[in-house]
Amino acid sequence: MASSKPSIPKGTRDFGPEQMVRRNFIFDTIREVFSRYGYQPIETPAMENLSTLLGKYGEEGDKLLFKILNSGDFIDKADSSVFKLGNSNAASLAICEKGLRYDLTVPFARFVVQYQNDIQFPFKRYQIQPVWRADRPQKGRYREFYQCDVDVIGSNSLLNEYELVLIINEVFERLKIHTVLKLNNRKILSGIAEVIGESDKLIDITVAIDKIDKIGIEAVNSELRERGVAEQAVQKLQPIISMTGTNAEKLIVIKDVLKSSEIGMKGVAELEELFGYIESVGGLSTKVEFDLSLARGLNYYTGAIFEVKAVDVQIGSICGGGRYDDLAGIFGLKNLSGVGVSFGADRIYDVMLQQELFPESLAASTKVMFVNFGEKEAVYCLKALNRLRAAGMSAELYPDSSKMKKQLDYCNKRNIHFAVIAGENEINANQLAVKNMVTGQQELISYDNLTEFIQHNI
RNA sequence: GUGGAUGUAGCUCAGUUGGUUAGAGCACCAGAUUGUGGAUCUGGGGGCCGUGGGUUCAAGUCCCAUCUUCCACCCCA
Repeated sequence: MASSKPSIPKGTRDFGPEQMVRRNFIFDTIREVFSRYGYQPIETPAMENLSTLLGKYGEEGDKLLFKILNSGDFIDKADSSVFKLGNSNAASLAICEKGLRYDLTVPFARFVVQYQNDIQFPFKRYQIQPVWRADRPQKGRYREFYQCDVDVIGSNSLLNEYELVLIINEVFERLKIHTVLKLNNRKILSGIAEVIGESDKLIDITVAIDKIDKIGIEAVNSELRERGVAEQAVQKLQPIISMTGTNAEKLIVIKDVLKSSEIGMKGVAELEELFGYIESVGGLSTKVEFDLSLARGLNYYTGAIFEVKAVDVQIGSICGGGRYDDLAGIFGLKNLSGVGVSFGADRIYDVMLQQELFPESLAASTKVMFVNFGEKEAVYCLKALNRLRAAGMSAELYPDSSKMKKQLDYCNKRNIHFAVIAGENEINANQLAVKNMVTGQQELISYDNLTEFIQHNI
């Protein structure tokens, strides 16, 4: 044994057959809903040029990017002076020009700019692919995980936001996950910062009040002070962040607070319009909540902000997104507004596993297995086997003529419903013995009746 | 990136104040049963005790480092 124990990198996972069936159930469900609303699939490479990725996720985000070492004699080609500065970040840029994608939104923006002349706007696309973050792993936090993004770019209409609400509702309804959809608007947050006289502290304010559920109002206040927000402004913020009531009641309060802020009032109007669609059409099973403390960290959101939490499971958000007015602007295409959300498939999986929400029927794939007695007997089974497959039933023949005990055991382990047994007696009578592995009952039927028999007894 | 816990068979875990050859259950393989599975019984294979160093006559056990996983921050799906 020369080699050490095999392992995979920190924060990554292998997926066995049972897990894959369940993961595919999630992906298929999400894909089907996306497609139903008219979104089209795209894919982009796992790696992007670092210039595409850097600076899009803030300083923290840049640190979490996986960088890919250049090929060849990259040391010779690099400017060696950067290595002596002791700045690993600068050094890494001298020897890396590619990185693994951090999310699907930025590559999408790049895609849109690059193919702008071939794309029909408004462009509705979905994308289901893994992303990588050099984060420290925790429960529900992986270094490689799948995002399922839906975005529409090239339309300012709030009908798009409403459509995303419908999609979120339908996905979680189908997956039977009990969720709350939290809504906010970046313009309202800007308005608040403006009204309390701390416009330049917008990010600090939002980051702090985002934690209110977790650490409480007092801790939020002290964090605000630490971040340099004036005491007077902190006091002004109190009635806003501690407000309660229905969505409509909260909107009335916030409208009054923000009446002197143009941008704030714009945000209120947007949110009112969105809630207007939601309430007048109705029919949602997901609870929708106006939550002022919802302030996603991403720098590029400019309008609506979405976040979905599972009600019964303590895990981070399982879906999130928002509107970004100028994302493509970074890549040189101006005046293109987009809005989208991203479903976190891995966390959805964790929630469904914990709540036992996966359908039983996902377990088995093969329905019928033919026991192998030997070459002659196996050949006798082949035609019946093909007939089953042609009729759309997954069936297989055990490849080796092992002991029947072993073969039937294999059926059990794989949850195969029927075992077909054909030895000398059956061959002579042109029959097949079909054993139901659940009930244990066994029946002799004529060779040509197998497909029909299975169809009727499954 | 900061702080804390963790690691013994494929899995879940025992393992005394440091003291012979490190155990159990489950799983796996074989047999009881040459054409009938799940149950039972019998037997069997499996371990660099995460890795590297140190203390000691003696280390799974104590010390240091490192990695993994988990937890809390930061941030996020």
